[in-house]
Amino acid sequence: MARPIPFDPVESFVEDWAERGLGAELSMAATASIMRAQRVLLDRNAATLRRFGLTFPRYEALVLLFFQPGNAVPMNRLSDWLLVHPTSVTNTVDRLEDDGFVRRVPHPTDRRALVVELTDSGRELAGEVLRALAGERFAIEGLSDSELRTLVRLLGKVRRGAGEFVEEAPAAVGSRR
Amino acid sequence: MARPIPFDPVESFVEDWAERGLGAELSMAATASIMRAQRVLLDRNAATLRRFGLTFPRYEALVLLFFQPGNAVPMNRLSDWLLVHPTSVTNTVDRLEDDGFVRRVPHPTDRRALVVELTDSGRELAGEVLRALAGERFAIEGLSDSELRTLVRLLGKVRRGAGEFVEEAPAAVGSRR
DNA sequence: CATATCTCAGATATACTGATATTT
DNA sequence: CAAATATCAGTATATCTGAGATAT
Repeated sequence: MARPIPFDPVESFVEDWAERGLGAELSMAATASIMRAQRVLLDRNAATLRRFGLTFPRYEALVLLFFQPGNAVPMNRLSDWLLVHPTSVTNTVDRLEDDGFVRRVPHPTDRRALVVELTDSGRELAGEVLRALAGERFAIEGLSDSELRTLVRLLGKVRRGAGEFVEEAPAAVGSRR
Repeated sequence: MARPIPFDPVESFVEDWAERGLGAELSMAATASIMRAQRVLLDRNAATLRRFGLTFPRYEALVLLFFQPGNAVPMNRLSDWLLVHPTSVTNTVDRLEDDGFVRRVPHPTDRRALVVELTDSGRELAGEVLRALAGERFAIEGLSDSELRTLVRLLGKVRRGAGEFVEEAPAAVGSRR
C-alpha cells in the first residue's frame, strides 16, 4: 500500500489557490475532494475486486444490473448510465459474457437493440462481491451515521446539479422505465 | 452528452440493498455516491481538459506539481501521492516531458532518485487549465457555500479514514517535507 | 431518408507484472 | 547483502474514432 501523504493535499491546494485569488475555491475544493476520495477508496477496495476477478468497470456493470428490476438493462442504457462510450460497453459486456456472468438477449420490441441480463452465476457473483465489500464497510471509516447521511445527501445534490439524473416524474408511481 | 438517468441510482441501489438487510447501507451509499459523482464530474469537465490536450492522469500530475513548493516532487512521491504504480508515473512523466511541460532533474542528495519539476510552459498550462475549470466552477452547481464547506470537511474525514494522508507533525511548524 | 443501435477495426492511453541496473 | 529507485519489455484493459450493418 502507498505511503500516506504527510499533509492533507486538498487543504494545501485550496490555501494556495485562495492566496492567488483565482476564485471558485469551494468548487475546486469539493471537486478535488471527490476525485481524491474516489481514487483512495478504489485503491483500498481493489484487492477485494481482484479476489473476484473483477475490474472496476466490470464491477460497476454487474452492480447496475444487480439492482435493476429483472436484472436486465438495454445496452444503450448501460452506456448512458455508466457514462461510457457504446463501444466500451460492447467490450465490457463481451468479457462478462465470456465469463458467463451476463448474456445478451433480443430487445422485446426494438429489433435493433439488445438487452443485457445477469445470469444466475452473475447474480451470485455480484451478491458475493457486495457482501465482501460491505464486510469491510467499503473502506469508509471514522464518520458517524449522521455524517454519512449528510455526505450522501450533499453528493446527491452534486450529482443532480451535474445532470447525472433527473427526478422521477411524480405522477407515474412505480414506473421506473 | 449522455442522457440523464430518470431516477437517482444511488437512492435506488440503497433502498434495494437495505431491503435485503445486507448491512453497511450508509457506507455503501457513501461509496457509490463518491464513485458516481467522480464519474459525472470527470465527464462534464473532460471537454475542457481536451481543449488543453490533457488526459485526467496528466492533469492530476500537473496540478500536484503546480501546488507544490518549488513546483517539484521526487518521482516516488508522485507515485505515492497520485496512488499510481511507479511504471505509470514513468509513463505519464515521459509524455509530459515529450510535450515540454515537465523535466527530470537529479535528486540533490539521493543519486538513485529523480525529481520532476514543472517547466515554465508546464506552469503556464496548469494555471490556464485551472482557471478554465474554475470559470465553469468545475461543473459543481446547486450547493451553497456552507454546503460545499461541509462536503469538503466530510470528504476529508473519508480520505483520512482511508489513509490518504496523515496530519502534519504538530511540532515542526511550516515544514511540509 | 434521417436517426438509432450495435459492432468491428484500428489507434492511443493507462497500468499492471516481472526483470534489471544503479544506489543506498 | 537487503532494500529502494527508476526503467524497460511485455501484456491486459479501457477508451476513443471512424466506418458499417441493421432496424426504426
